[in-house]
Amino acid sequence: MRSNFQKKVFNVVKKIPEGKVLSYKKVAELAGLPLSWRAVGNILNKNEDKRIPCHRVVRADRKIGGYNKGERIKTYLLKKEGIIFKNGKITSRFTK
DNA sequence: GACCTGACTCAAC
DNA sequence: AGTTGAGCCAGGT
Repeated sequence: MRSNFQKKVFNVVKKIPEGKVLSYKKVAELAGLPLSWRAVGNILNKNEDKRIPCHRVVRADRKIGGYNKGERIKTYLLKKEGIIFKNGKITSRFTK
């Protein structure tokens, strides 16, 4: 279901540049619904959006979070973009 | 209404 | 000090 909320979230995530990583909460804020960050996790994790770098969205505590295709792929893609992972935790500058 | 996911807080090791 | 788990809350599908 493409709700207005999803549309906003997708739009924000699509704008995330390579090597940049945001938290689900931050995405919700940029989408204009700072209180709906929980929903952001649901949408990004369940929907496989090829054009949506949902792998660049991680948890605010710097952990991977979830991924439709697998957490391993998510970590791999992020590392390729310059994001360093340590024990499943991100060690890079990202807008919390 | 149920289930799922993430953020925040606190406690314990 | 750093890591981990559990519980609580909010919203969407």
